[in-house]
Amino acid sequence: MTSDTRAKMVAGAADLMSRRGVNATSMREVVRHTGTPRGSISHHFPRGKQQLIEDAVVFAGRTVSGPLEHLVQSRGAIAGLRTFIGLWRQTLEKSKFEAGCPVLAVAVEQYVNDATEKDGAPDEAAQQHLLDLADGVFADWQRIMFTALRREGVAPVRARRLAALVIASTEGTVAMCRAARSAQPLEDVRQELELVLSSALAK
Amino acid sequence: MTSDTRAKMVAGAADLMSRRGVNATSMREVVRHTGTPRGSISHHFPRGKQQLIEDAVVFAGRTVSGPLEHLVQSRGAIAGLRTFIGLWRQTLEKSKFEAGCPVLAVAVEQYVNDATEKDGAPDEAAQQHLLDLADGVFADWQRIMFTALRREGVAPVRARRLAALVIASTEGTVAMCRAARSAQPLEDVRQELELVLSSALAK
DNA sequence: TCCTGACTATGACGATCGTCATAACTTCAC
DNA sequence: GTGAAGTTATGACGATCGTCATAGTCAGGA
Repeated sequence: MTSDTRAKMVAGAADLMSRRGVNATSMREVVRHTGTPRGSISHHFPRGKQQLIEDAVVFAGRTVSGPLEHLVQSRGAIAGLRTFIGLWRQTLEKSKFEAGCPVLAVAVEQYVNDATEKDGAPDEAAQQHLLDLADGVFADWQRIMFTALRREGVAPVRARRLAALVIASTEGTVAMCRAARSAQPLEDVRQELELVLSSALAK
Repeated sequence: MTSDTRAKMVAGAADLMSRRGVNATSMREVVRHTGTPRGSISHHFPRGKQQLIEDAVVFAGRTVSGPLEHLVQSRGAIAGLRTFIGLWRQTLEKSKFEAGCPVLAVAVEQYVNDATEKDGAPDEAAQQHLLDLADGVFADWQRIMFTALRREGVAPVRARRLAALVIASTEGTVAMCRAARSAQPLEDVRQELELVLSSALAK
């Protein structure tokens, strides 16, 4: 098998990133947190921390899009919304509102690596690539919602906007729940989004 | 006057936090970025970086709630929504999608300070206080929207949910725009939110 | 058995970080 | 003018960081 160690590092990095953010997640902490050998970092991730973060972002993307796509295809858009919000609610509550969304962390922060950037300027290309990956994850989640809405009769333009609203508001709400240390905002937003979607479907 | 230096530091910290996040914003960079004297840090902020971040969060909160409250009171909830989204759109475009929301950064990250935390455990109380402040800013913005909706006839419970939806989705969309380096998501979400609000007001 | 390749252990390197102590510079009432 | 208080300048301290080089371990095929 392709090394269980590597997978544990990626999952651990995603978890830590969702709690502390990208820059506050050190590779030393990842191996401490996951019980993996520090010496294996440069073996499994030759491009270093940058590569670990990249893998963590797409890992987090797949972790959500898997169940989401499944539920959406078998039970429709509204069930997909409930699944999406329910997944984040679980993450928040199981971690006592410490963990959030690692993809959002990448979208909010700017990754700076002092070691490889001797000169003042941060590595432009590396940051752009991380943003591309985060954008790709968001676009993937949106695509799933979009497809479901289309299949249930919503016009293309409207479906795109609604999918954007669902993903964006959920991500924002996850952060607000973290700040409030309460799942109340998620509940409020879920109710309103269900109203919006069912009224768009009834049209 | 109570030291122009101090104000510049706070504003500069808020700007840097919105671009890089909390942990990637160093005090040395704040003084570099604002042209303020490094030696004045411990004079104006005896509690150090923690205090600077706290001040930056409430500064960012006021910067938005000022215009927002004004527009909402003179022209109503829908105008308030347009103002709120318009402010973020300006921030994003003027910075070429590098700057975002510093309050969101606090809500997404976890502030860790190696200097004052010799032992492994991060300072629990400090982090909680930052979250309280971020939560307070979000609550303040929500309160403004809530009051406007109430005044225009929306039932209390519904008004609370709608206010939460507006703030959360806008914050989430700002992050998504940063990832996409495009204002398109903000435009999509704005349109849908206007539909939701006007239909709630027409009820 | 031995060798080869994949993996792990460990410590050094240069850098930045936040904080602090100390000294110098202003400003202005007295 | 001369203190004193409010500021600013500067460098040191201990810590962590990401990376790298080197050496060690350990499978399984020849």
